Amino acid sequence: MSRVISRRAIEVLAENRILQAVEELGYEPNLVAQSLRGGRTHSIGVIFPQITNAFFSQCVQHIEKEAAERGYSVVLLTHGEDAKRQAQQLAVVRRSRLDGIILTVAPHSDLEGMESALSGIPVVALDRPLWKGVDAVLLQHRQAAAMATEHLLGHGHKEIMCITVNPSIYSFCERIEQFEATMHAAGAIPRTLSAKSYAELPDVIQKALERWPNVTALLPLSNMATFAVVEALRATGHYLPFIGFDDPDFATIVDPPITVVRQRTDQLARHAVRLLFQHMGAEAPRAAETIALPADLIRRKSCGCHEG
Amino acid sequence: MSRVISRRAIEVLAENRILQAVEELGYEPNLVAQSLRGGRTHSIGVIFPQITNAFFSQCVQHIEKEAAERGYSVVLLTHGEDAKRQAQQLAVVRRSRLDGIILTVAPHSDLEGMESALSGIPVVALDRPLWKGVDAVLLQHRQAAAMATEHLLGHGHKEIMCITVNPSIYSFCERIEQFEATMHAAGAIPRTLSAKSYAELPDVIQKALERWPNVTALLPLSNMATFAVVEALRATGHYLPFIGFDDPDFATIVDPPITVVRQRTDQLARHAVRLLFQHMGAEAPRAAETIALPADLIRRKSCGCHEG
DNA sequence: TTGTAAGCGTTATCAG
DNA sequence: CTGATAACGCTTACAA
Repeated sequence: MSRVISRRAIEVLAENRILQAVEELGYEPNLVAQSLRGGRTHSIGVIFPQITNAFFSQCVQHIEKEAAERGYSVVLLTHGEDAKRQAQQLAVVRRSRLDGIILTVAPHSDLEGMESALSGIPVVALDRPLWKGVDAVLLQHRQAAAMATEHLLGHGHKEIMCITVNPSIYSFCERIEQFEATMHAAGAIPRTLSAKSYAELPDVIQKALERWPNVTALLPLSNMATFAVVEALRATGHYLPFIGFDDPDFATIVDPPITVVRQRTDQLARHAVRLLFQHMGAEAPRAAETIALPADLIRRKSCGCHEG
Repeated sequence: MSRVISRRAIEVLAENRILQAVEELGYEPNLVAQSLRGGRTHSIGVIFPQITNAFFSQCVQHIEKEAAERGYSVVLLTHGEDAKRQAQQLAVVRRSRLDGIILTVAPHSDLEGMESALSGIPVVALDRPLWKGVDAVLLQHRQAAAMATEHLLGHGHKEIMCITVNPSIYSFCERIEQFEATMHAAGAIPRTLSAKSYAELPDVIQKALERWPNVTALLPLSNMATFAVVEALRATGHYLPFIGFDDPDFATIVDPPITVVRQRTDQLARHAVRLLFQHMGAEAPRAAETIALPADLIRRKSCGCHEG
């Protein structure tokens, strides 16, 4: 009878009878049994730091949509930037026999351990690369940081402070390094500020501004750091030009509206899903691919531009 | 050998040998086989309108955490407020034999069809109730709306406009009705505005303000409506007092900071998970429970208060 | 064309 | 206490 349900080309006489019975009895094929038998669960795992963070929630949204169109479900797992919890989530992936995963890796991960733990499971890294041999979909972090830095330099700033949390996270690290490189190349003074958590970032920013009074512009390196900058500037009442990151929703409703470096989360997600299914569908292991998407600058007013 | 892995009380001589082999061979129990055999998948489904929407992404975050602590995975499904897509997602739940679901139902759902389709599957409704016999965790929508309306009335407003999208969504409907009831009871004039989508809401708000020039305060009924109000007020340059909904992150960084009616998403999620596991663990079907959490008013300045 | 049986990886049961 | 066996629901391969 599985014959009848699956095969559509040939129309047997019995087909109608069975299909009718299926309808009447409310029969639902047991995907668990299909998975055990067929070796594919038709589920993918999405392992992200957290989904409260508009960047990741947007990615998840797009991934879920793309996966659903292909008949796949999404198992959502978060690690909170904690390598230990990430290891647990990877164990869940293995035990659940998920067909593949999209992973934003936690800092301080045991990459060697992961490589052996994940051997045989198709993986696509998102936002942060893993190791040679794993597909990755990333922002061009350095291009993004350079573009923002140069734009601020173009406004005449000589001492700029970039702001982030947890510089051990790859994407932030890249952005910081490029910021500093671009500043040095221009003969300007880079200041780099990082806090342990976003909660304490506004305070840390205020203290840093007192310590480096010659700083004339700010460059937060994530959407949440951008939020903290706005908070801190509000608290001090002392305004400084800045460029935000990730085009968060609040960018257009604060005063002045925030010039931002935007990542296209829809494209990130689309490419990640595409690569993952390509990988899962492949017989022979194919060469790993890395896709680095360019960021674009959305000019508003917070950088000093007069709206364009 | 499953004996050895599960049983811990008795220590057999062989145990060590097998446990060692487990370690060496990197054996991972096959959850798919366990599920087929045991009849429990140790996965729950979360069916939400969308996770780009801070309210839902926060709920998902908390649910995932609570579920993980109980050894359960979360399958994330979204319907985009579309009953048809919701029906497809429910089919996924049934086929995947998920142990239970937390559901924010789409408007215009075929409740009778759902009731039969979901018979036997533990369900907890979140934010919007389903039908008699299904657990629900809700905000006290009417209390929330009354509180906000009364606060604005207390500031002396006589004509207030509430703003939302899609009034066929239960939670919005409740809030609208209570808003109008509270206004009428106070002898004030309620204006109710709703747009088809959030995208067109700012425009619709501007036109409504021209049409009803005597409106002196606004009451958006969701976090996204609150966002639209801020956008619209920015665009017109004409400021009106208002109270926001859901305490979105931007509430504190816009000028003036927004007085809001807050829902505790962590509590909503915690209760939903608790009820769901209670339901899944129960032998005999127990009576359905509805938990209605109170909202609280966070006084900032957008309502006309001088910060407290 | 249709029926039957094996096997996916577990666990529970029943003999030994 | 241990070892073999059936069953969970499905698909596929093979036999009738």
